[in-house]
Amino acid sequence: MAQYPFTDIEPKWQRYWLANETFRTPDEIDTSKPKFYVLDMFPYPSGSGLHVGHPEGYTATDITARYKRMRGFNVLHPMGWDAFGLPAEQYALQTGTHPAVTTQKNIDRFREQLQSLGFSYDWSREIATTDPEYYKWTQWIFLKLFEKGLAYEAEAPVNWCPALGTVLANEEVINGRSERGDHPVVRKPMRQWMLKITAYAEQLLDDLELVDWPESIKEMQRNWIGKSEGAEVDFAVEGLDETLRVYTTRPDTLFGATYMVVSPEHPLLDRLATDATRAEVEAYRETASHKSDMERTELAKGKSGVFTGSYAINPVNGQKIPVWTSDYVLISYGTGAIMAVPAHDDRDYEFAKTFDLPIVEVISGGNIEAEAFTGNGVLVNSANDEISLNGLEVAESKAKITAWLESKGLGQGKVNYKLRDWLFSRQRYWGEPFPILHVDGNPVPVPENELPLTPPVVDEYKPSPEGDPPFSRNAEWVNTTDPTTGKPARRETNTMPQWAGSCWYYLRYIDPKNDRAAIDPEKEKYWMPVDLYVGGAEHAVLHLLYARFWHKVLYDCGVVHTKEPFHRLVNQGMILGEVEINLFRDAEGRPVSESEARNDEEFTAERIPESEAVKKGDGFVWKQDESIRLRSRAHKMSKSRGNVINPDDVVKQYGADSLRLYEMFMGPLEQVKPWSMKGVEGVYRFLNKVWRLFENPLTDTECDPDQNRLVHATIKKVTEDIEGMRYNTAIASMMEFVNAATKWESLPRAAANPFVLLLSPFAPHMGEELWAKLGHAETLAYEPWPEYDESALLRDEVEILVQVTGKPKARIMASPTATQAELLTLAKAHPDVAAALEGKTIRKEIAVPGRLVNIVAT
RNA sequence: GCCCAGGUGGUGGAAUGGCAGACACACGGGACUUAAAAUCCCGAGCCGAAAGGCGUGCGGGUUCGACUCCCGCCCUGGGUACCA
Repeated sequence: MAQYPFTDIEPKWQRYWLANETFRTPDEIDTSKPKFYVLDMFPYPSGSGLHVGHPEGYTATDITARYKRMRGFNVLHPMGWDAFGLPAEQYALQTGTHPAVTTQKNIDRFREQLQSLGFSYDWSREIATTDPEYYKWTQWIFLKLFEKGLAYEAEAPVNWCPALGTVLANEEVINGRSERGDHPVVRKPMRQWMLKITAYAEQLLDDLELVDWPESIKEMQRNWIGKSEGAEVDFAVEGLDETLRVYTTRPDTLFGATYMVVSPEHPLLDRLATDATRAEVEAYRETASHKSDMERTELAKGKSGVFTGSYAINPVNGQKIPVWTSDYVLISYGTGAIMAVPAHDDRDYEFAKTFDLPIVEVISGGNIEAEAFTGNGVLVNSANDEISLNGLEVAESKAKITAWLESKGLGQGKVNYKLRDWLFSRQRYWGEPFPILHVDGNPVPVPENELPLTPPVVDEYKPSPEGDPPFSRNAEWVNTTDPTTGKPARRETNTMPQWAGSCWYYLRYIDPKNDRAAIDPEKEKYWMPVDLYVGGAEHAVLHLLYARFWHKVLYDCGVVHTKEPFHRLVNQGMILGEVEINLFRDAEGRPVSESEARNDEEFTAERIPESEAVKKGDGFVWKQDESIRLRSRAHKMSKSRGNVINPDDVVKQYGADSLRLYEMFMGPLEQVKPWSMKGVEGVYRFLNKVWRLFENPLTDTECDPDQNRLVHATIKKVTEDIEGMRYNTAIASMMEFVNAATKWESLPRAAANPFVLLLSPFAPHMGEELWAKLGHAETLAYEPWPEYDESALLRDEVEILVQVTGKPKARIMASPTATQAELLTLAKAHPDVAAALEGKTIRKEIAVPGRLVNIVAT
């Protein structure tokens, strides 16, 4: 392949940009100019290095950053490292290497890789969450949360593995057993730090109105917060002087409650159990403790449960109803107890069917013999001596019964959220230490002037023999004195979760070296909010919700001046591995069709070359036996599958500009797309073609009208596509330009100059090199972006399609401004159209200027 | 299970109410070459010899006109609170 010399020009311009600090955003700037803060979700610097998924979003933001600079904006475009986390800690467990050492090595590798891709980051602002100068302020923010009563200690269930003596992440637990060693795991309550994110539930919900985010992400956040309006109702328990409080969103169905369910963790369960049922209840609770919330609420798995032996009294009709315990009721939502209305709730219905409990219809309109009816309807069977809901609809009934319950002191209207407080501590080594001392059993903040509080030196990175977190291995660090009272104190040995550092990093980039404050208020005022934030859709809920929460706390503390941190958000889609074609074989090695092999582990998938597959119908079949259907699919890149693409290899073979261009040309940024090395070759050919185009003689003559139209059409398309982040079609239009310009005898500078500027955000190395070749001495990074001239785009005549009753019959040439009447006259004059209309009656005439004519005739 | 997204040629995709398949990959043919690579030109949704017919996951609907809007389904992917 004829090559343009990317191996020379790419490192050359990377050195130039670094040496000249081309992309440094100075502290003192001309604030009369508009600003643009364009941010990437910073990576976790893993040991395996950069993945081709990283440069997808990074290239998109880099194009936008470069474009905005050329548009005269002050641009802030930083990069850093979300560097606390499990892998470095696990490596430390195995090898004894301090996680800081591993982390630094990985960061250096990541930085080098990113720099080899030509991103225009301001590297003078680089930050790492593991840097004491950074986490000093993470700890400072935690103290603010603590001061405001938003951080508290509580017992919360965790995945405890007795055999490993440690707490496991959900992903380390498979079917109730540990991933490492296959030991049993139980849900066990443990003392934890919690953050009261629920105090901000309403604001987190309302302020979604203020941001320009994809509607689907906002929807996911709304659902996650899960606001519901209902009522709390107290049920008396027979033989106990306690009441059982339930939360329900359907107080209107109260007359249809035929039993109750408490979650296995409910505090009253022990007292609800009778001597006759106690053993069974305890066994059930034990079983439930091995399941995750997700396993418990899966509808498909069927319902389990045990009768407690106790009865409750339905407050509206005095009816005695049994109290059960079942794991489909979660302790973490509502009150951990429900009234069950099987006629009008799918889960209760399934449970009632399973255990043969009565089903009483209270809303007409469905067929409760067959299924629960959850829709709107008219109330029936819902009256007592004092109140009747009969004849009312659902909404009215809710209001009426809630008012009645309140007047009787039996319950009250209640707003509830699915959102739970944030479990904020981890029993790990490699995280921010909590700046907290325990004095006389109470948590006390470490004074601000003692920050940063650094992790202790430990002999090993695993929990202590007693099962306490790793920090407790250093007794000297743990046992200290409270500087204010002089009393003996124990340091907190939990660490913060990885989320902590990523909750405010976007602020620190604005003022990364400040040692007196987390951020200077003047700088914050100029740069915030982030104008464009790009990252993976997998962060749609958690990271974005947590960061918004911290931002709102900082807003209330007067640290920031905007209610929301990220104005516009875009989620890039995942990049999958190359498409693979699989042939399935059964246990005896006989090939079988894909449909037979589905969901069965006895079958093995074998990767076969594309040439052995033939398209047939909807899918592919095996060339050697066309009755065997194959599976053609792209999979998530993973080490175990062996389909990971290393960006270094791509850069080596095709250059950074090709990688950048391909990542953008693959398809829309937001979409999931499979990788294809052939596709990389395609854009590489395009860059070679550009290179050859500039080997043509350059002329100072003006463009002819056709050339001029193409130049301006390309400027228009590329500009609008960058604004709309449609980078794939911007590249396609540049390809069209080059395809046409290659056929020109010579290249006018009036076309060459703007084209290089258009290309430069996408392929910056080639852009700079060609710009220099065109005789410019300075970098093009701050050249004004080309403007297009609408008048150059005008044509005298355009082709108009003429349809008769929707069928294309002819094409006519007409002025783009021709009126509807003119178009119809022209169309009818066309012989093919006239022939098609022969003997028919015209029913309707449609003419769209510049586009088409449709004459409906029968 | 629940929430969200996506299904268009052999492949990635384009067109967001107006000629489905821009641009690119792969493929076939040709030119150049001793040959290959690279490059250039031509072809191509499917069925059909052609006329023509059929085609945007499936089934309905709205409209002069639907990949695009509405209703119902199927399949695939992401998230599901200690992976980040």
